[in-house]
Amino acid sequence: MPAPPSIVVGLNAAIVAVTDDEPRLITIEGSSRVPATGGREAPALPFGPLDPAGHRTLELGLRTWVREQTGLELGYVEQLYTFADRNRDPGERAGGPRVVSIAYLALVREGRVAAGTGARWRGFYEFLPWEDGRRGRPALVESVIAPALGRWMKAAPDAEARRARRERADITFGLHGAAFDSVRVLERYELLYEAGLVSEAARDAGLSRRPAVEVGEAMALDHRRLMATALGRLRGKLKYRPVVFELLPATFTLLKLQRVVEALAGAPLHKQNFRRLVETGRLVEGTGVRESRSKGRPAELFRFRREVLRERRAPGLSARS
Amino acid sequence: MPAPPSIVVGLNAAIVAVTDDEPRLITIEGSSRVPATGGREAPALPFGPLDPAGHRTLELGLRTWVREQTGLELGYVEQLYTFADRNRDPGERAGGPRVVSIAYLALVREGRVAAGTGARWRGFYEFLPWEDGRRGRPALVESVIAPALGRWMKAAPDAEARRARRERADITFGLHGAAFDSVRVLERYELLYEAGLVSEAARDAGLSRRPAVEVGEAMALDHRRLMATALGRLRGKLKYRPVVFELLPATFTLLKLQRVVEALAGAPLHKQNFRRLVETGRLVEGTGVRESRSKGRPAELFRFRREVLRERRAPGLSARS
DNA sequence: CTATTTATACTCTTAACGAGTATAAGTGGC
DNA sequence: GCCACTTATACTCGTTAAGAGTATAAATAG
Repeated sequence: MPAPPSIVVGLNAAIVAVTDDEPRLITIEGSSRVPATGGREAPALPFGPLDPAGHRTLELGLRTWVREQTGLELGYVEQLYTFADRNRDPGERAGGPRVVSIAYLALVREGRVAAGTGARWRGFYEFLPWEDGRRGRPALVESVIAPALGRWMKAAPDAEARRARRERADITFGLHGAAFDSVRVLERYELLYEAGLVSEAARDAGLSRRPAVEVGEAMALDHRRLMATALGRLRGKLKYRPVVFELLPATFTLLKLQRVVEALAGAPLHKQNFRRLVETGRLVEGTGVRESRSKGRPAELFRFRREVLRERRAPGLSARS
Repeated sequence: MPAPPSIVVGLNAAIVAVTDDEPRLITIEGSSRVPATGGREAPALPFGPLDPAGHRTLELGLRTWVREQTGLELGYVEQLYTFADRNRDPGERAGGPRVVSIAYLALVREGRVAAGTGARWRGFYEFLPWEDGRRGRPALVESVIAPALGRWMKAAPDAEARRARRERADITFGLHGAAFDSVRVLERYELLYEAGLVSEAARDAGLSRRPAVEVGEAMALDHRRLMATALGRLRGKLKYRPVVFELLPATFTLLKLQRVVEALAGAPLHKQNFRRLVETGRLVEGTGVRESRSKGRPAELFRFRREVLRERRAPGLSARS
């Protein structure tokens, strides 16, 4: 019998699509490989270990695992982050090998997921509801998060720590007049974690009771944290790289394009300015064809101008309102 | 005797400082752990394996290794990328374990390096001479790179491939009227690698002869590639995060700040506009003290305003000329 | 005292951005 | 066929940021 490996490299994928103007990602549920959070199994991201003998590169290993677990063939893939905090994985505490996790972001046009695998598409904002500001600041922030953060601030040991907590809360959530920065998704999740507002915090601390106040649905391991990393990176990238088109069909109307950007950015955009941005950036070209089955005036169908990838310095969609 | 591990995780550090207006990084030379490129040992970045039992996190492992190899205590550290291409490490080909490499960028104020370790400070542009455009486009580009890329273009199999190569060369190096994008450091290195203009290309292909035309000094393994990644990331980050201050002493003149930014950006900046940018961004505050030993009119010493980290959305120094 | 060097204050022009108004071209209800 | 409604598209306006240049102030070296 060979000795157990001392290190395992895990490949994790946040696979993102936008359907019906909602950002979604693939989760694996009901798999028994992940311990339950509270009663039932928490959703996890697709993942699998690097096979040192079989996988030639990390990305190829990831693609293989995703194909196996979801039946999907990935297109755009980008590495997010690698972490290996000790005891992050419960199996490690039980004497298992050290786990090094490498997280990836993948963008796909939503398709059917192979049946019977436990894989399903879930909405991003079911897990991170405070990130959807398309119809103004979510009510959840006013009604639940802000008051709870207020209690967290008051629980600080001294006046200086209290001031620091208040400032941090204001900046990350754009409270009390501070600007809300849509890219700071990870910072917001981590603040909620520290303040005990997500149930992963209690779970990781070894508590059996879930917190009295919690926001969003929990995920296995630190997969919700990883998801926050993915959304933040995606929002940032949107501004200077034409990545949205990975999520759209070959032709689309400008409104559709706008809706997809809004879905990811979690913020409404000014229609006319968005148009101007897209056109002056020469990101798309008209096809001459008009969309038929629409309510109002029919819109022209556009396609992505792949050439911009080689033309401009930083083509993206950075509009903010 | 325990079984040899099947996976080893390597931690690599690009440790950057700016001294005398030159960007530098630490290399390890004369160590026998790395096979020679051609005759003598090629410089390598400091690195060491993750100890699954001893290192609690990746970053702590990295800090430990750097302390041991260079005597330096790192401050600012940022993860760059993880890769694990098979046979990237020569030891792997000889039947050794699979190597997963994690690269980090660290910023320090240059200090003395512990003696006897083989560690020394080297200039970035000794390895990437085409990246220093502070005194206009480097002569090397006109005299060596452009002609060699011309030959590489002509060697393409067909007209379409030739067009693609020309376009790629023009974009990455800003030739024939294309804009030069200082951030695309990695793309430029990779193009030179493909075109056979860096000696690592011949080495990795198993050739014993070095190429007829080569630019910059070679490094061990893919450490020059990693260095290019570090410089590109740093140049990008400079624009939207106040990272320069990690490289400067507590107080400095505005000209000194500008020189450091220019050294990293590899481009000259417009003095008055740079000043305006720094001041309207409220990145620094005057100390009231004036520098003494200078040639012309004495300049005021400034210090970094740490508060901006919590105030502005994206404080950086994005000026371009 | 003068040439030289560096610091600092303004001005000017253009482009980009956020916001709004106006108008065109369809659908569905009656 | 007209009206209410929805969506598309064109154009204007004011503000801010960015690139570039001119002018002046304050020191040192000879």
